[in-house]
Amino acid sequence: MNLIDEAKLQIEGLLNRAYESAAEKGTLPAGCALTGTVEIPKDTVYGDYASSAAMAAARSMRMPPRKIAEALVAELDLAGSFFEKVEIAGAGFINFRLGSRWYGDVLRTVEAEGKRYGESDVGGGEKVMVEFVSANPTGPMHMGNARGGVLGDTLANVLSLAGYDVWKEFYVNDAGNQVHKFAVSIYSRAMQEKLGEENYGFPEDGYHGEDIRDLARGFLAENPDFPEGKSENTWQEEMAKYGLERNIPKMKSDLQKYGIEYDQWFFESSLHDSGFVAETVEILSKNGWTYEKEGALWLKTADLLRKKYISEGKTPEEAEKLDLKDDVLRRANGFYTYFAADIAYHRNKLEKRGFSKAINVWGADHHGHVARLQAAVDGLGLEGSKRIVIVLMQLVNLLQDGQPVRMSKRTGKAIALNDLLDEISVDAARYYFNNRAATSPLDFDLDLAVRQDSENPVYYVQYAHARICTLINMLASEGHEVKPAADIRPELLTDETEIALIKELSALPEEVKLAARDLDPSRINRYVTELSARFHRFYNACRIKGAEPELLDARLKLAATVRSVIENCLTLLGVTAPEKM
RNA sequence: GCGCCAAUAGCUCAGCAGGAUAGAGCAACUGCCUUCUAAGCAGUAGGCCGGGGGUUCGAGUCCCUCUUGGCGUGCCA
Repeated sequence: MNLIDEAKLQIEGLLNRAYESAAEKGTLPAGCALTGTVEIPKDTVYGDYASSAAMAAARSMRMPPRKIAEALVAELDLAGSFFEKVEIAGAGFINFRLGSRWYGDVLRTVEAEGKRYGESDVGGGEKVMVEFVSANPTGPMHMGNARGGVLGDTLANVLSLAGYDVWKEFYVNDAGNQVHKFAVSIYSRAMQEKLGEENYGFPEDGYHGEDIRDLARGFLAENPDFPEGKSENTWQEEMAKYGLERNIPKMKSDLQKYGIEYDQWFFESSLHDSGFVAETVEILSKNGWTYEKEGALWLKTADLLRKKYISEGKTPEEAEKLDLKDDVLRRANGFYTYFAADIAYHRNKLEKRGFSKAINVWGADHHGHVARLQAAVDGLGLEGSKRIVIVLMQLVNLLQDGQPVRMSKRTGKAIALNDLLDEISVDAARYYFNNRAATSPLDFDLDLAVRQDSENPVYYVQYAHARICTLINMLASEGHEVKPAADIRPELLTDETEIALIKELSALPEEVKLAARDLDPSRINRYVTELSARFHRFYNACRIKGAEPELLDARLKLAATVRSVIENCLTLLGVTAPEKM
């Protein structure tokens, strides 16, 4: 249990005991339960922790909140707790103030847990998969993929620290219609190379990017006989294979540059080859959720969605009013749709591989797919609505000269991921892309990104870390080593900047827990920025070198503790913690 | 039309299952380096939290409604 939870729990216990004795003495009516929350007030003049129990009880006790608070406080016994002082304020808040014992506990806890500090067991070892990026291998990755990569990877780190058993996966869409389009695109470019651009058409819905021409030229260099000797289909199949064999390793290495490594690259084609897609569709049919129309096999998505919405609280009338459509699973030409494969893939995750949850990071433009996938997996009897959790990430608006640049593989204007790294560091990119909650659209201004040197907030945090490292080294050379927490006197840390800093240190486990609960790793950016701010304030307000020996030891220990916590946060974020800047 | 997401300082965004006087960064202005890193700190200025109803002791936060913006609504993925 972390120190914040422990403090809150203590307050609840103290208040409950106080209520019992007040009820016994008759100063408060018996038979009521104390509710209300324990919070950390924004302004420390209201204490370190505050309870709203008196206000919440006003109705059931039929007494003014302040009277209830007074009766409770009269019975409070703080002995043995973290707290040394209680006061009543405002409408009936009961405010608690921490004693010095608690501050020492924070330093001791960070020291004892080291690199593990921040961890918790809220995940309870639950086996979850985080699937992210899963970009189409038919072209280079773009800014949106970069954001998704950073988000997914950081989220996985957060979930691990919060006690989940996390598996990271990239779903490779190496089958289906778009691979066919990919093949036709390369083929057309190859024909243009042979015959001249004006003598061979290029399909309107093909991939227009320059990378396709490069692949075509590369293929021609290795196959001088083209287009002789083989059928158009055979050539196209070979071209698709050739293209994928180059694009997929490229995606891997691009992501690696961002520090993103997967546990597995899962190929869509493997689901088709093994018959798992066909088998999954058969189960849906057996369960009565399909029908045939115009030669195609359809999923009763509308019925499944209505069922889902009703179980989630909508009335049948409301559900009836929704404009819902069914989906094709198997086309008239016999091929399965992407949707069918995706249902099979999620059956594979939840049933075959036994993940309790499938967490997917998707671009917000796929949101229309969320409910239907969940409903379809419900139709397999696998509780898709509960076990498939989608993090919808708003898209990245790429700006150049203040003007939006449209990103699309079809128009070939995609800005490649590794081009970005020529401009800004991995640290800056990882921090930047995680700096906003997934639900917020992110503007990425190329001109601004280039200028992001000292302006970037990542340097603010790294600077704090480097400052502390220098400080520790400098003092060590003068004979002042960082002492164990047990050997320093935390009660000497009385400056408001010192108090505020220690409180912030205590908050990391809670932050990690909340970030895991909300699937929002950007909380860690905000936390570590705030921690750094509090350190910089402390550093400016309190001299360490030259202080009285015991005070110097306490402050040096505090600084070293901050360094350790910043390092833990930066590790979570995949950002380096430099010792010098 | 229907659906999903958003709307908070000049700009970009926080605001943690409702709490006390709404915060930060950037931009603007004023100060702080002969002593530990000025990539830092202190301070000033800047807000009908999109509009209107409702629930509550209490609403930026929850509910309803309207307005505006992004996205979706393929035998594409």
